[in-house]
Amino acid sequence: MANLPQTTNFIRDIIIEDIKNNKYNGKVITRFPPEPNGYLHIGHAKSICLNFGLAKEFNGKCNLRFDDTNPSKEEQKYVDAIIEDVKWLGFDWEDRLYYASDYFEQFYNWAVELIKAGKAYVCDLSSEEIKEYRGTLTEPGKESPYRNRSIEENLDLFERMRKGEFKEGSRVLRAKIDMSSGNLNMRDPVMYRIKHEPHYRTGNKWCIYPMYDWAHGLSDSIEGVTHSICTMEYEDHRPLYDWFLDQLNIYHPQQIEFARLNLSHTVLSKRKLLKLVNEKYVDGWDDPRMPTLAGMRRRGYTPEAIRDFIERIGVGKKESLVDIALLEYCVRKDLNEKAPRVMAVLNPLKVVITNYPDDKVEYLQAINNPEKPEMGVREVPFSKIIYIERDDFMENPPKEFYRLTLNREVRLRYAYYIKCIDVIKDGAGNIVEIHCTYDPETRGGWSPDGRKVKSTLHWVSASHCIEAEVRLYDYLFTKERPDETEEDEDFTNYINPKSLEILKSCKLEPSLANAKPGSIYQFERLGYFCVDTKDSKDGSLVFNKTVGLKDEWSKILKKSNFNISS
RNA sequence: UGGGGAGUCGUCUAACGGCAAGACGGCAGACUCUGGAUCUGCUUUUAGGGGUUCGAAUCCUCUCUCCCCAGCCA
Repeated sequence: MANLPQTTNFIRDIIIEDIKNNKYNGKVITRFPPEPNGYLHIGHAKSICLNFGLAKEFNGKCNLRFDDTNPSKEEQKYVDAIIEDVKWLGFDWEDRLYYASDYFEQFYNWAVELIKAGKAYVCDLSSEEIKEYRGTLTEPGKESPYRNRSIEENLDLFERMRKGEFKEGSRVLRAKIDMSSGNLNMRDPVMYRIKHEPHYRTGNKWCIYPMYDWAHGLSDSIEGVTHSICTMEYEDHRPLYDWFLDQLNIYHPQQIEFARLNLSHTVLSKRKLLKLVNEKYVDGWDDPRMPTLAGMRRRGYTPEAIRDFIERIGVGKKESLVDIALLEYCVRKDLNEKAPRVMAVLNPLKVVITNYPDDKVEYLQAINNPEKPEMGVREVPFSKIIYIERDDFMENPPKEFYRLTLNREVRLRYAYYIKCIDVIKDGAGNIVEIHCTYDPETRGGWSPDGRKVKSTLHWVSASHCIEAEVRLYDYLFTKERPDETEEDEDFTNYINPKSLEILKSCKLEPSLANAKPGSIYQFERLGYFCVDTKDSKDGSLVFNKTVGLKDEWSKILKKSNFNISS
């Protein structure tokens, strides 16, 4: 895959140093800890590749752990989707599938321990009051009036919280740390809240649920994680992560933070992605325009391409915006090697080859993948009436256009040289078909007299081709940074109205009749397209455009501001 | 204005006191039965000031800019 000299990163350097110093007995154990409250996206892929990749590299293990401490947001369907996506990306946690919810009893016992040590207390302040008492960024907080309850009372109250004697929101368990800390996370953070709500795994067994800060480090500790890798926004939480582990005096992993991925022209926050789904800006989490792994998979992106991309963007602590062009480069690079080539005409223009015999059909040999001769050849039918791409003919072309125009000769790929002799229009002046002659001497696309043509067009035989729907995708957002919104503006303002274009009756070469859902092809001269796994059926195929080929001509068009409408 | 973090080509990442490098993008060109692929070349960088040093992106210092934190979310 990536033939680059592998470039290191600061986390790898830390691990190498730790192994050298025999910290953790030279072991490396990491974990990928998603909350099952949504679908995984390309940003998660960075974390997955990092955690699983580092573990593999250093002969360690990486666990998959669901951080399921909040029953109001979590669902089994997300667990299932996440499992599928991590597998698809190519990683294996073997038998180490864990759930924070499996540790609830242990967390509870540790909380009791902290209460007994006078390090935690039950607080009766309302959430609004807790907020008030917390102080501000610049002013210290005030201590809760319940802060100095006796250990006995705390123990009793906490037990009764668990038993369900109290209303939701009436009490919480808090760590007794420092209400004047400059770090807000240390101002007596909440460890447990009451939620009379069933949990998708523990059902009604619990009505108190641990907060992230309390649960996360403990889970890491239980699992023997050595390097707990998370994103930068948790940097402020590290002192608390350390504090809990230190108070309990249990095995203490180290938390390391890296910068999360930002991608141009896309949003990568669960909240925003959820909004796109809920408000129907897209057609579900697996809409091919979504940056979710499910969406990208449906779009035709390969795990190899995504992993290569993640490898190339590197890992650091500075916030950055990666150009989506790099992702597209990785996809093209991978698909160029893998995808069989076929001919498909998306916007058909009828061509009559006037000097070709009416009923003749020839089968011409076409190469499946010039990058990989071992992928063999196939035969493509040719006849008197064919379709070419409308864009491949221009009546009054600019000089840079070297496709078909009146009186010019071009090559039909793998077939013949043809020359345009007539343009047929309807009453409104629209071109309805063109007439060409072919040179029988050029069969296969070679001219015996060695004359050259400037271009080669793809085509399909009208009487043999099959029809299909093709969906073209563009960036979901027109703005490079849709997250960067002006005041009273929403990121949805930047949604690209042309992010989806549906072409209903595209003409495909007949070899595609049996194309399997999920299979990916290169439509020659156009791009990579995959058979949609959801809407495609036998006999009515639907293709998704994965990514276009590099397109010099469109650049020329853009530069010169030509009107594309011939 | 409290606490935490970050500043290297347009973008991403490397260089760990010793020639600022690679990739993507962009621009040119070569080649080509995909205006694809491939190949070649060019493009352009240490936020700023001061200091230490034979030598600083790297160490010290001051300044500037950007990001994160006031959920009983993770």
